[in-house]
Amino acid sequence: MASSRKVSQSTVGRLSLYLRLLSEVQREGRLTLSSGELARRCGTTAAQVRKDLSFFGTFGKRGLGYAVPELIEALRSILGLERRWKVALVGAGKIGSALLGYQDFRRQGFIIGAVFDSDPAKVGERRHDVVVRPDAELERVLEEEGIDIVIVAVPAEVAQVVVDRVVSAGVRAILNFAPTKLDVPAEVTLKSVNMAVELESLSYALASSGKRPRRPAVSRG
Amino acid sequence: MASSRKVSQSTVGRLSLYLRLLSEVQREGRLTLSSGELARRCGTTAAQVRKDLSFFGTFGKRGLGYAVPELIEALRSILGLERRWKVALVGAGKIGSALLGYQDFRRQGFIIGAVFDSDPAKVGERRHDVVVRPDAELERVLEEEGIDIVIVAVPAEVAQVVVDRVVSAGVRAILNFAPTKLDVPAEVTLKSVNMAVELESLSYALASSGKRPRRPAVSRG
DNA sequence: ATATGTGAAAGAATTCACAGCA
DNA sequence: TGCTGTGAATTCTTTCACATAT
Repeated sequence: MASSRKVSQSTVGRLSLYLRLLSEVQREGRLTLSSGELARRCGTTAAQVRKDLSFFGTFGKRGLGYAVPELIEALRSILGLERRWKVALVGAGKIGSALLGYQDFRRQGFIIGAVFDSDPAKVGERRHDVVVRPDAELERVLEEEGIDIVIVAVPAEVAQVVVDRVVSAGVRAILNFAPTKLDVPAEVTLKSVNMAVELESLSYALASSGKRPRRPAVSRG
Repeated sequence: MASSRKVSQSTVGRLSLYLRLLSEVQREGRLTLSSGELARRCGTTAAQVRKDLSFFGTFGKRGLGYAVPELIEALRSILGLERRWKVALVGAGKIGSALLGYQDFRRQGFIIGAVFDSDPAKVGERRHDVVVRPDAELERVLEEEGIDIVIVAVPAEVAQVVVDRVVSAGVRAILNFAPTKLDVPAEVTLKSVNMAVELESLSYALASSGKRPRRPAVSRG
């Protein structure tokens, strides 16, 4: 049993999905759930669910399935969601600001501790109850506020500079929305969301399948 | 040589990265590039670059590397970026609207053809030169405008209904930002961006590594 | 000399299949 | 019986290493 390290990103990502689904199931009042049904409702397989969980311990009851509240508690603990994380946003443009409004954000214990922008016109404005601070205060405020996670939503050209400064301030987790490759030291975890890559995958799928870009509309007659 | 199908999502995603990087290199005036340097600048390996490209043909010159403009052309063709794709947005909330402002969007040939929202207050407003239309017109307009790709940015609770309607209108590529699992028929390609999953991966990384959430600030003395 | 293209090898991730427990 | 937990088998992805071309 239990975790001897080396858990893949895919596994961790799926744990998030399981947690979200279990929360729904709990709201529906269900008390137990089998790996099979959890899998079906997450778009994976029963074996995958059991294997993912097995990296962290043994949570189910043979013949019965998983106790929903217990498994939720276990997943929250594994994912580090029992404590609160302080998050800062760098880049208070449209995308950055919209991200802060994202619903599940606070719900899971991510607290917005600071927002930064290099545009003097934005400094002093509010974003979700937090005053936008100038760029120059970045390192100092990250340290003073004890920020754990930084969301980078600045233009690609300046993203590496921002990341270097964030890392130098001791932050060890970064979520990047700038469409560019970034270097961080090994002890820092970087996740990137690249919308252009996603769109281009769709373009590839359309272009390489069919040849006909759209399914023709059903004729009404 | 050449593509006998079964190219992984990872490979396709990396082709996008290669293309972006090659465009930069081209702006710098370079005419050739080796797999090694392309790899270094994309955070992968030379063998990976060559293997990825080998699924689609043979583009390099032995002893020399790749001709930058030719490889750009080849990648644009593979990814289906030589034609324009008509994109619609469903859900003109903050995130949806912010996404439309995304820079690289138009640049690579994705044209916003329609925007929909279920809120009557938003209907008639403009989003990036396109008038927001009511929900009820969804299927009709998707077909009339010949929309190829739909971006779904609605609350999780209604995402499946929206997707079903979009699919019934003949759309075969969907980019989903709602944090929920969606079912689509096999001939439809669905990509999901789930910010909660990304954040929770970071939470996991912080919680499972160190134990100390932050690297302590360097003392100044 | 240099760097590609590609089979073969190694390494990961997923699925199978079944023993074991409620 | 029903469903978990897990080694073994399979499949998928990445890396190696080298013959081949410029």
